[in-house]
Amino acid sequence: MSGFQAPRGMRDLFGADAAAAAHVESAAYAAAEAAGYQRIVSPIAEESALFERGIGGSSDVVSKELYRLAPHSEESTPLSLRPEATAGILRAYIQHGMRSAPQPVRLVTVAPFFRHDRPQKGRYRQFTQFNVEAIGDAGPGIDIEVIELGASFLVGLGLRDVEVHFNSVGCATCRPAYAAALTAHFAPIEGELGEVDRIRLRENPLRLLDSKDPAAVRRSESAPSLPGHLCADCAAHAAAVRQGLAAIGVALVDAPRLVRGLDYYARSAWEYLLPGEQGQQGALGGGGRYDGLAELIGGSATPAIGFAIGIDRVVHALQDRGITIGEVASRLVVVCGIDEGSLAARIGLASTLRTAGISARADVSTRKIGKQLEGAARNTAVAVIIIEPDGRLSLRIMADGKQAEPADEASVLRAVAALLKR
RNA sequence: GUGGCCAUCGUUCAAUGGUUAGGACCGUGGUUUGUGGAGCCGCAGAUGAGGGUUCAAUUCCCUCUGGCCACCCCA
Repeated sequence: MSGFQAPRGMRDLFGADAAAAAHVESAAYAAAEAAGYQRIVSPIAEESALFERGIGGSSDVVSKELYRLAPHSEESTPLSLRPEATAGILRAYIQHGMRSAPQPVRLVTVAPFFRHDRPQKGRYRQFTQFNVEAIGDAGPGIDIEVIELGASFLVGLGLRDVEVHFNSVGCATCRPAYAAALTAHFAPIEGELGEVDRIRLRENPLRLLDSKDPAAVRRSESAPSLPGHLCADCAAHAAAVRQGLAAIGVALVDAPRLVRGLDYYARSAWEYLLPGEQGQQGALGGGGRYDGLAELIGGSATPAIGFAIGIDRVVHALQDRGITIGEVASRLVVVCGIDEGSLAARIGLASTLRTAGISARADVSTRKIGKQLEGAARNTAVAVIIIEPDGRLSLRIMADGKQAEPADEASVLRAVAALLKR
């Protein structure tokens, strides 16, 4: 016994879990590609500085949770495992001059990300995200498209009660005034706040709105409202997004305290939530408009919007609700044989079947035919082909146990094809 | 990162400060040598790791590792 186990917060997926994850991932790609989004596969690691500038060096994600790779030499540029997708994708957009492509550039990726966080169900150190980014359009039409895309993906999987919580966080024009008003509102009770909230008061007052500290919660109730402080442009944008989504049947839940911590976010911010779940379990994903990010990482000003949905959480939600996914009726044919001497022939015939588009595997054991049939049955095979000692083939249909008289390969192949067509 | 609960074959449950830690499922072999998921009979398989207390530790204590929950953060 080696005693090795998977690293903390990182999982082996196999059997039904792997099938479910694969199914959700395919559904994600299918949904986005059907909407004209192109796949992007970007590196699993980027320069650490990209995340430090793009996400914010003081954020938890960067300051505490980043997997920093040990440099190979002193001259090496420090790299980190990506904790999220947006910075890398936007870096690719800038690096490859995608601004000369038709705008917006619509991109999708389903890929693993890494954060050194304390694991919990639905929160892993290696997790898989469905990311959609639309870069180069200031909306509001693209906002409507992206928000709807994520919602209909979740509904399409069977999560019909998913809620879209929506807010506008303003822009560089109107948010500073609101932040100042918030600071003024909370300042009188600074002494009652916890340490975390006091730091927020100074550095990021918007975050006070979703604090769970009782003192902050109480004070939030009388706080000036974010929607009331939007500038005319932001208010018009938010109204257009709301109206557009309403027009196509996507219900929004107004979430005036839904905020984003970082300055480059602007206007639309939303989350996909499952009601009735505690804590982060119900938070399937979130999105936002990050108009200020491209400039931060060295590009020209570029409006952009996107969302991230946690594949792991979607799978958990589906499993918790008993929604079966990724289960496909078996189409497998197993090739067995009476003699040991037929081993190579079994494998060859299985290959021939696969070439003909039929899922097939050989029984490569030297077990007796009874055991081979048992194995095929437990594998939920639809049919078994038995290689007789004389080289002829018997086709046995597992559902009813009917077995045809031995015949030659060509006619058995026809029979199998006909069987599977039904 | 903080706090709490937890850790026995692959899985799910037992038991115990002292001989071989038990069952079920799964796996595997047989069932007198060619027909399937059953039955019967076998076989294999565990006290997460490292320390400590003790004559003796799987059991008590500590640390580590891992899981779950809350906080935090977020997907």
